[in-house]
Amino acid sequence: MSSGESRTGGDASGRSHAAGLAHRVPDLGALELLLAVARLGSLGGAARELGISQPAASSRVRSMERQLGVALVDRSPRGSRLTDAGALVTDWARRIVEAAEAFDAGAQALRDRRDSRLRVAASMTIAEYLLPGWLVALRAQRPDTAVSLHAGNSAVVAQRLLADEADLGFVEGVSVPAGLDSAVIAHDRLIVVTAPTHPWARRRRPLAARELAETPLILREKGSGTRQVLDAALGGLARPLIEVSSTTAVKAAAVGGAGPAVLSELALGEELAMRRLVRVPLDGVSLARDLRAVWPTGHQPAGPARHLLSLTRAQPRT
Amino acid sequence: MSSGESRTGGDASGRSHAAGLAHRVPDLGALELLLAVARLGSLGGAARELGISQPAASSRVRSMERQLGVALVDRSPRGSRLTDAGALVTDWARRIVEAAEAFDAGAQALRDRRDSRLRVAASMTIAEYLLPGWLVALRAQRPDTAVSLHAGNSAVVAQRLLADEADLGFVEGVSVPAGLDSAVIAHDRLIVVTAPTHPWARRRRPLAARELAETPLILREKGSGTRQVLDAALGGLARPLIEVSSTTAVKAAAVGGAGPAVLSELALGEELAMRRLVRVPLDGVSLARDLRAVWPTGHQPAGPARHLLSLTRAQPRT
DNA sequence: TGAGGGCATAAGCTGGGGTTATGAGCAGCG
DNA sequence: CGCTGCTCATAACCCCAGCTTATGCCCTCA
Repeated sequence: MSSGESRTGGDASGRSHAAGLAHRVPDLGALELLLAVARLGSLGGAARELGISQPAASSRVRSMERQLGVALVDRSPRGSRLTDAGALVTDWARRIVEAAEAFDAGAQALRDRRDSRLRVAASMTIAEYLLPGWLVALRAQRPDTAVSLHAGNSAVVAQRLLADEADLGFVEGVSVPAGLDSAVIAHDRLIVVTAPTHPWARRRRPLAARELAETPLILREKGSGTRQVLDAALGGLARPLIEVSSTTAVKAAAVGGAGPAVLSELALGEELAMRRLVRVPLDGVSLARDLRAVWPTGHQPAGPARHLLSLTRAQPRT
Repeated sequence: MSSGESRTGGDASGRSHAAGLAHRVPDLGALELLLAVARLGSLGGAARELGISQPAASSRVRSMERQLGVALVDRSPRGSRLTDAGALVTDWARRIVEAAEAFDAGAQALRDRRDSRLRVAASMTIAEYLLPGWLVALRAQRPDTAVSLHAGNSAVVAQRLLADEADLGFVEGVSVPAGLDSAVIAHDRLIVVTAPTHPWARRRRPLAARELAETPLILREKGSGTRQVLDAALGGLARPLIEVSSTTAVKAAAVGGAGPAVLSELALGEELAMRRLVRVPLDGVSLARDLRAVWPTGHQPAGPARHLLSLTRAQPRT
C-alpha cells in the first residue's frame, strides 16, 4: 500500500481529470430523474414515474444541483420548471442516457443467448456502432422481441448462419460469403487519418494510392473486414506499421501520433469532430464499401428478422 | 403508493422500459473501471489508476458481470484480458463515458462563471450539440483553462460580447449582429422531418417551397436562430402548427406524429439513424446556414479564446 | 525456490439514497 | 373564506453497495 500512497500524490499524470468522472457527473438514476422532471414539470410526478417517493426525488435533484454547483429547477408551489442552465444540462444528460439505452439494448442481446427469438451475428464494426441503435429502435416497437447477438468476422457470421445458429447476419467485407443472400443496408467508407501533428494533416494535395501503399500504416489485423477492403483496393499491398485487433486500439495509436491509420468513417465521428484525428484526402482509390445484411440463400428473413432488417434500411447519407 | 399505481398505466406506456435503466446499466464508476482494465490489462493496475484498492476493483467488475449476465474479463494469474463480449461491452461503455465527459465539461463551464479566463456566449443549438465536444478537446490540451458558458439567442450573445461579459460568442442566425466580427466555423442545414408514419415520409418527389410554406409546421419560437433562417428562406411565411421553445420539444412533438418539423441537422443524428424521424427531401429552398464565431469588432480573439476558436474550425462534412 | 505480480475471500465500516410522516405555500372552488 | 388538492421541504430512521484492510492462493521468472 505504501507504494500506492506514494503514487497517489503524483495525481496520475494527464489522466487525472478523467479519473474522478463518476464523482463529478450525476449517476444515471439522477439523470433519468432530471429528464422526467423536464418532461413532466413536477418533481412529484417524476418520482411517481420512476417509482420512488417524492422526497427521494426532491433530495436527489437537490444533491445533483449541489454536485454541479448550478440551480437546475425552479421549484414553485405549483410545479417545477427547468432553469436555463437546467435545460442545457438536461440536453447534455439526454446524450448520456441515450448512450446508456444503447448499451443496455446491446448488453441484453449478449445475455439472452438462450431462448431468443431473433439470433443475430454481426461483424465487429457493425456490432459496435450500428447495432445498438437498431436494437433500441426494435425494442421501442416490439418490446418483447428477445434478441441475441454474436460478433465475429465475415467467416464467422457466415458459418453461424449456415449452421442455423443465427437468423440474420451483418457483414462489412468486400464480398458476400458463399451460400448467402444479401441486401445492402448502408454505405461506409474507409478513410485515412492522422494525428493533427502529423505532416499529412497539413497536406492540401490528395494522397495518391501509391503513396498510401508505400507508407506503413496502423491497421486492423488481417482477416478483418477493414483490412480486406484496404488490401483489395491497394492490390494486397498495404504495409502494416502496427497491427492491432480492435478499432479502438487503432484509434488510440493514431491519436498518440504513431502514424497514419485507415479506419471506417463510422468509427471516427467523435475523433474527427473534436479534431483528435484529421482526415487525409485520398485520390485514385475507392475505399467505399457496402454494409450488408445476409441470410442463408432462400431463407428470406421473416418475422422478427424481417422487422429488424426493415429498421436498418436507408441509412441516410448526411 | 396505491394512487401511484393506478396512474402509472396512463402515460408511462412506451417509456416503461427506460424506467429501470439505472438498474440495468452499470454506473459510471464501473464503466470507467472497465475501460481502465481494458487499457491496462490488469484489475490491480486499473484499481491503482482509479485510486481504489484491488479488491474493490475485483468485486466491482464481478458485480458488473453479474448485473449484465455476461463474463467480461478473463482473469488469469498473470493479468486480465477482455472476453469477446467484454470487448464489445467496453466499446459501448466508452460511448457512455464520452457523453459523460462532454456533460462534465459543459457543467463545469456553467459553474465556473466567476473567475473564468474564457467567457463564452453561445446560441442554444451550438451550446447543446457542439460546445461540449470543443470543451473536452480544450481541456485535453489546456487543462487549466477555466471556461464559463452562457447560452442565449443571437441578440443575447451580441449583447454580452459588447458589454464585455463574454470573450467569444457563437451564433447560428442568418446575419451577424452589428458591432461584431465573425468567422464561419461550420455549416449547418435545416431539414424537414416527419414521423415515419406521416404521408410525407413516403414521398419520392421533393417538397416544393410553396408546399412547405403552406403547411403548418412544428417550429421553434420566433426569435430563435432556426426560425429566423426558415422565415428568411420562405419569405416570412412559415405557418406554425405548434410553437415550442426547445429543440427537444420539437423533436418530441414530431416523433409523436404531431406533424412535420423543421430542425437543424445537428440535432437529428440519433433520430434519423434510428428512423424515429425521416427526412423529407426539399426542392428550391436553401436552408443552409453558417455557424459563426463572433467577437467585438477589432478585438481579435487572443489567448484562450483564440485557442478555442482554433478547435472549432473545419467541421468536416461527412 | 523464493520473490513478486495478479486475483480472490473475509470481516467490518460508512454514507448515499431510500422510506414514512409531517408541515407549509399557493390555487381554485363551493 | 376556509376547505381541498396540488406542490415541495424537512426530519428521523434504515439499509445495502461499495469501500477498506488483512490475508491466502496461483502462477511465472530469475
